[in-house]
Amino acid sequence: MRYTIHDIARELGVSARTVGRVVNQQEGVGEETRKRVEAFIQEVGYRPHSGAQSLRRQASDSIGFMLCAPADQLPLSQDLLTWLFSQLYEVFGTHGKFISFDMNPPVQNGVRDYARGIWQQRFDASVIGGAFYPNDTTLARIHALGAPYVALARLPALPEACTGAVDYEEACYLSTRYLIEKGHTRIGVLQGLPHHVPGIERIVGYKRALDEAGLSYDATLIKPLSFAPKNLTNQFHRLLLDTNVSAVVDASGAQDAHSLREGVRMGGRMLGRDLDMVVWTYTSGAVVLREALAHVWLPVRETAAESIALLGDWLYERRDGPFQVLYRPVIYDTPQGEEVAKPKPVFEVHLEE
Amino acid sequence: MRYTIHDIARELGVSARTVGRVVNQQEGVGEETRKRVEAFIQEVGYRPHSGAQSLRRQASDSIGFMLCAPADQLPLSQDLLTWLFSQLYEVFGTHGKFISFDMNPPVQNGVRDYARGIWQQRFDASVIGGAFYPNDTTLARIHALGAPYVALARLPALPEACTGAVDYEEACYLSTRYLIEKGHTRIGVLQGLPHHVPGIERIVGYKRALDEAGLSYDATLIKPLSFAPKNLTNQFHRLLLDTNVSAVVDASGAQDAHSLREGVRMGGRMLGRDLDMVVWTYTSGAVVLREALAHVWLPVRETAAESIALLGDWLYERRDGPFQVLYRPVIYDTPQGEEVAKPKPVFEVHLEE
DNA sequence: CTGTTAGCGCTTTCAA
DNA sequence: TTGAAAGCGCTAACAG
Repeated sequence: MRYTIHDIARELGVSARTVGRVVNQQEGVGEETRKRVEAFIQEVGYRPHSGAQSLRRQASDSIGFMLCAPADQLPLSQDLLTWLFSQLYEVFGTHGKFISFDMNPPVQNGVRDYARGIWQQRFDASVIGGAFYPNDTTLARIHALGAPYVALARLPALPEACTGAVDYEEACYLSTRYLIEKGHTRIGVLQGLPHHVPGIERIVGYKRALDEAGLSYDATLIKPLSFAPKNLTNQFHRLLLDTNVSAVVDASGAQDAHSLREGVRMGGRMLGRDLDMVVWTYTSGAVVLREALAHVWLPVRETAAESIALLGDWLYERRDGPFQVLYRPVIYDTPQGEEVAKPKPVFEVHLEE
Repeated sequence: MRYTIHDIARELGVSARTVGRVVNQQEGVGEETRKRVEAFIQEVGYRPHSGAQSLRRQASDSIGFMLCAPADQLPLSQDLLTWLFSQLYEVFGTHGKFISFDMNPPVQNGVRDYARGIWQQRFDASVIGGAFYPNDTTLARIHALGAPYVALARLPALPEACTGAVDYEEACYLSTRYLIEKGHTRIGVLQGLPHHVPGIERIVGYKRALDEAGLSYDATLIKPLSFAPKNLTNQFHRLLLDTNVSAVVDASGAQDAHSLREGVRMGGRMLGRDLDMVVWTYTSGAVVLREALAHVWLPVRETAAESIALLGDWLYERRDGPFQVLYRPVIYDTPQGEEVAKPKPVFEVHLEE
């Protein structure tokens, strides 16, 4: 049998209000009555129905995590997921919150409503991961609600949104400028997330560096990438068919030395001799590709950690409203050390080339 | 503004029931009315309040995952967590369920109510991970509710509970018997989870093998382990102070070659010369310790996969009620191959030695 | 085809 | 210190 507050009240010959008082640890119950009610609750293992509770309170004791793009369009690595998991637990789990994931919302007539849990008022606070489509309109709606949330990505159309992001524009600017300074004039870009904001930002940064150096932009030097197997290698190879290309920015984010080397090999090149690279990584000081001229570190974890902590402050009223966190990437000449392994994705990606 | 079904009804000059019909895709709404309502809902991004919904329906569109023991008493590895995550997504996420984790419920007057989410009726189905305390009474209560759940662990006191477990009794029996057959008569056990059911099962299996061989039991050969740093090494060392101990079962589950070697070294022994070991692993065919005489594979993932799939069948009415899944461990002589790395825990463990 | 209405279990206001 | 009752937003039985 499943007890309600009324059942308990009836059983003990008190009113529902009294039971409610005990359950919610409120004042105004006689010592003796309280003891009796507590004992009974303990005995039958009563806990208030969370749906009914959330109907009256404006809270659910639950934190939501969702992805603003399908998981197969931004392969979440196992490392990042477990890291995120432990962050969410550190900030919210220690307050007894449930952490609720909605990474695969059903697609209704072509629309993937990643914020459904928010509309349904399932969460006290929400963390939105991923990369936005440039035409996203959902975030504005979330923002308008006024409830605590943070997007771990930027959306230029909505600069006042609560975000924690890495500056990909700057990353590509730094990478390109670095190669220009080394004397290169025809620089290719392996462009991750071409249809998403961070992919577009890459190109903006690239152009800025070219502009600054008085070099002209050639769209054929940008190779948009999908997450299909071999795509990185093939696009890289295609890029190197242009024999004037002497340097490449690996802005794939794949941290996949093997695929890069394959591309170089297929292109009949040799890194350090007739090809220079700047390679992106998400790990501070990590070496992705030994032969790279330089690496650019994108501090995504650091950004996310600060953002989630601030979201906690917002929820627990230690600060007020939305915030914008923007971390700058760091470029460094390749240090000594082992190459890091290519991250393993959490979900399998089912995409054709 | 947050619309309710009544707001929408008023706005459009229809009844709340009609709006409800459209929202829930039910029959009995005129084509034209339906279109109007749908358009409005789309426009304002209306979604029914999940609390109110769960109050009326008996469903929440959410699957719960909880640990029946504190996370620092059974360090969850990163690998296992991401694996679990993707399993839950495969079975339930594809049906649009939210996956809700409650791994750190607040402790109220000494009691850690790991099933709080179930009492609160937050979940359509629940997965309980971890290892039970022998005196657990919560599971019986969960079982009595009749709602779909599975415990990824056994509880001897409640054999009819819905469980998916690995036979740790058998694992320790096999390990011990193997060493007896190799001529050993004084065999130590590094006992993982000593206060939990699987830890106790280890001893039962150990005794069974001794009994069969007519050997007597000596409690000093059992070294209970905590997850404190160095504890494995120290307990191992302590065990080896008994110079008659010629063989040891590593039933720690730690898959930690380094700590084992440290223990051997401190004990002044040498594996393969004056000490033989059987080492447990959770990965099929994996080599944890090259110098081990044999490995025992505990198919936890395989068990969990089948159990979670069956839970899905139960929830989606492709099968009926509770089930018991029990996988047997497999012993094998160490094959060739690289040693696997020690798994990384998701959460830091804060325990003193 | 559409509307009225009675709860689901809880919180909270107000009254006793 | 305790109780009666309204109502949160939704669903479903029942009327029209």
